[in-house]
Amino acid sequence: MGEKRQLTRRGRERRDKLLSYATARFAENGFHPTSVSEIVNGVGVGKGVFYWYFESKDQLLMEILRESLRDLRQTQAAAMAAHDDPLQQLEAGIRASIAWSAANTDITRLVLFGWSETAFAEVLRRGRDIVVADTARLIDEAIDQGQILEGDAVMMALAIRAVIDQLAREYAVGDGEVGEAMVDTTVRMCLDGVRGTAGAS
Amino acid sequence: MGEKRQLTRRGRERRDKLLSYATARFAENGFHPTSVSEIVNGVGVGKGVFYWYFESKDQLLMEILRESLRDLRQTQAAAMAAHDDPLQQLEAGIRASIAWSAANTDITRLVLFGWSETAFAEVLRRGRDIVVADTARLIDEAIDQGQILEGDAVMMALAIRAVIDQLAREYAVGDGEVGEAMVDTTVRMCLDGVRGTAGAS
DNA sequence: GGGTGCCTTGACCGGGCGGTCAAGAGAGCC
DNA sequence: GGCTCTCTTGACCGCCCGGTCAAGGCACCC
Repeated sequence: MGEKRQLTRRGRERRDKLLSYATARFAENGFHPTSVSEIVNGVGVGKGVFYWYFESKDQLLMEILRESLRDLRQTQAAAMAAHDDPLQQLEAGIRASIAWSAANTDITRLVLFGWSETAFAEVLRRGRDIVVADTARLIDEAIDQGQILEGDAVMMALAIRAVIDQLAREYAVGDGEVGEAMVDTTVRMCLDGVRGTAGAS
Repeated sequence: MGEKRQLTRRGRERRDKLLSYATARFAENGFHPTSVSEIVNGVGVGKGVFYWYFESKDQLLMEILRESLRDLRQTQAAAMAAHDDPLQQLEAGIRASIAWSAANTDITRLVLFGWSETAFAEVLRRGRDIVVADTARLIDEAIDQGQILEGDAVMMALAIRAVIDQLAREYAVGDGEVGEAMVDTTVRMCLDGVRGTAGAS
């Protein structure tokens, strides 16, 4: 567990190969239905190799999820950093998140699965809270500057993430195409939803 | 398959018992990790009983999902029917959906899982499209009456569903409490997001 | 009584699962 | 060559899985 192993270059490559092959299989077939034997056969190695690099099948999935969320966060943060105005940062972050999902459909499917089993849901919750906190910080700034009506920033950030996740699901599960227009509408809804309106009711 | 069997009253009760026990176990332990033996032992019957009422474990889950979505739709439709104004109907539908999710947390978890495997995702997609269509019809009405800016009603309905699902996940997976305020904020974001604003950007 | 479904049992099946491990290969360093 | 440490192999383990089925009980009809 705690002990770290020193991997050689060859070792790191093997590990990566197992990881990416497993991700693809899990996404296509489901986590439980995909056996460890199937993975090692697919990569063309003996079974022991798997257990040399990973503690267990469960741990492998957790690793995939953890690394993915880290990657998503970096992508989002980088996009946000490219602007000054909070609302522009917000929009850039949203668009970057959507693009990331579009480019990582199989991970999106794994995430969907992950939320349904407690052990994995914990990992996801931790990771998502960080991403949401990044967004919430921005919303708070926007509130300070009067660009947004008062409100619970974390909750708003959560709602935005929800909409993004929905679009991601459309990419990952959908048969239909996801067009530019759909992305634009989604982004608009997020921003409008956060800004609030003066309308009645 | 196609052939229907005539169940006696006792038969229907047994079936319901299996169904609800399985739902609880699936939600708590996950679908794949829960074995058929575990289910029949829990209910206190022989294994054959399971296969008398259900074709397979997979079919059982599909049945659970199908019935749940049907139930959700009815709940939402009933709530909507209680008002006249489209926007009020919309809000009532949203609130009813949220309440339904809060009352059916274990099904919410099963739905989460279902989206991650193709066979189940198909069932969910079909069911969800119906629920979304109900909402979209309302949004179209609201657009006609000028209460909402022009836009793709289906997409807006989808976004609303996304936000509701997110809150549902909060109920189902969350450790934290989901307060009144959280529900209100969610509803407001949905309505504001749909109505649009005149703001810049 | 006999007959006709509906229902129930639980031993049984073939198979595949996640995971282990003794044995050894290869690379790099002395 | 010898030593060390990373890495690889694949047969093997015990287990339990989803699903089958011959047999028999039970309820209600004639």
